[in-house]
Amino acid sequence: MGGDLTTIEIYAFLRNVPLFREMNKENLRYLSENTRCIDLAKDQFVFHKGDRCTGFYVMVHGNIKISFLSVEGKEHVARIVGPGQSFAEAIVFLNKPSPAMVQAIVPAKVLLISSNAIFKCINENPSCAYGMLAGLSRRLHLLVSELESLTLKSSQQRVIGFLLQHYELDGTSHDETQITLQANKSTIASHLNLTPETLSRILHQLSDKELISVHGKIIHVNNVEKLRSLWF
Amino acid sequence: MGGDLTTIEIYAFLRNVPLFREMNKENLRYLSENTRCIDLAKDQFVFHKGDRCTGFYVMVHGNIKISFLSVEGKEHVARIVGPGQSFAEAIVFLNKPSPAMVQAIVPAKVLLISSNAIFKCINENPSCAYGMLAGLSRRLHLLVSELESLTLKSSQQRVIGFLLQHYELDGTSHDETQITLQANKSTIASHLNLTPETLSRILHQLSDKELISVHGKIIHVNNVEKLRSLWF
DNA sequence: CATAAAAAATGATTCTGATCAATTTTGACG
DNA sequence: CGTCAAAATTGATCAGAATCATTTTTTATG
Repeated sequence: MGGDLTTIEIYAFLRNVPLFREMNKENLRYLSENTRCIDLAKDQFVFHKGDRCTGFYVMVHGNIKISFLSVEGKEHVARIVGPGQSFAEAIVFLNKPSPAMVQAIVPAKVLLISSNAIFKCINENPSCAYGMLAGLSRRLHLLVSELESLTLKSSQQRVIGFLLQHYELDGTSHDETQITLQANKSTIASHLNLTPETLSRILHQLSDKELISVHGKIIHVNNVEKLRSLWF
Repeated sequence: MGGDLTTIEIYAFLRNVPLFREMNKENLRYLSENTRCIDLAKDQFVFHKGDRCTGFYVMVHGNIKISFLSVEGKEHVARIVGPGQSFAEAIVFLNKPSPAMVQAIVPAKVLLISSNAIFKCINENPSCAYGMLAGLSRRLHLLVSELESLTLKSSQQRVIGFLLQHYELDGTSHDETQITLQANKSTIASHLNLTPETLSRILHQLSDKELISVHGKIIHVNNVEKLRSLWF
């Protein structure tokens, strides 16, 4: 798992990252040459709150969490990032210290794409910026819909929303009807702004109604329709 | 108040909008020529959820709210937009229907800047792209900090955060120590994810402690230090 | 300026989800 | 495979904020 990727491998990987889809070969090659490969142990920090970033990050494999701490030490997980997804773009364009901390939740590998290289690409080829603009816009929309669910939905609805969202994405893998949690239940709970106790109880309730069945980190969805009807 | 602005007036206005600060004269002139001026009556919709947009909006005067409706008809105000601020950028870059509705809360005037004109500017001039990237990034950071306060702070702390935020911005106007609410208290309450009753009670509590004094939409801040110490 | 309608304030009560406390289960590692 | 720590579950209780009901204040309008 560990070990650096060659420039060729990095190129091949970045080509499939949505953020860089619209980029031409020259630019993409240049980016690949200015990309570092970073291996992370479980629980290792990518950066802390207040740190500055020298570029974008793209996950190759594993999962990281982006989170905040309250004054009392309570953690809120803003996002769980998986393979192919990027993070820290906004920090690069704002040139500000990070408002959140980023930590690997399993052994992981990330690419760090130099911001200078990105700036050079945009300068040479402004249309390069469209990918970034679309990426930031997508992130913005996701955040907005998260805000919507935090403010307008009950805890049960948030859990159901989470399940449906992952059902739609992960569902296409091995077993059509099962979801694999990318993190501990307590991390998922924090992401949904719930206590672990409440998440546990809600999953139990949904199991009782035979809408899902929980086996550790694997959750089988038995009745999508009914689940959807509870979510609206 | 009503009536269209001339291209010259639009140019002068856009020049001072953060989003367009780094833009050269030619590009800015071109944008000004491709901008429509829209007058809005109180409560008039700019667009509804599901609508598509033909460009960015920039507020000239007045205030609009951007909000969601839950299935049960409850409203959450995601943002209150004032003069000089822009909205709907992300929708333009994603080319998706709007996830939220936008409505004037007082008589208002907005500019609608054609997305095609913006795309042309970006293609011609990289620094134009940087302005947009920075603008979206700033919005992203604001949203993230809003999420942080919704998830990690109590209702009293959210109200105090709101007061301090506006104290820092509005405070520089006439009276150094007073804030003028841009909307009804019930709209503000929704924005803070509170019921109007709870907001009323919290403002009352803060008045009792002599940290603020409330006179309709004008709130005097009597003790910033103590207020800050309650917020962390 | 009088009146109606909307907004805000206030009090009483309820309810969702947090907290606290105690097991049970899982999983990592020698 | 056994041991121990972390994670998850479960139950009992509590608290913050919502809801409901009513009154008071403010604002808009003829």
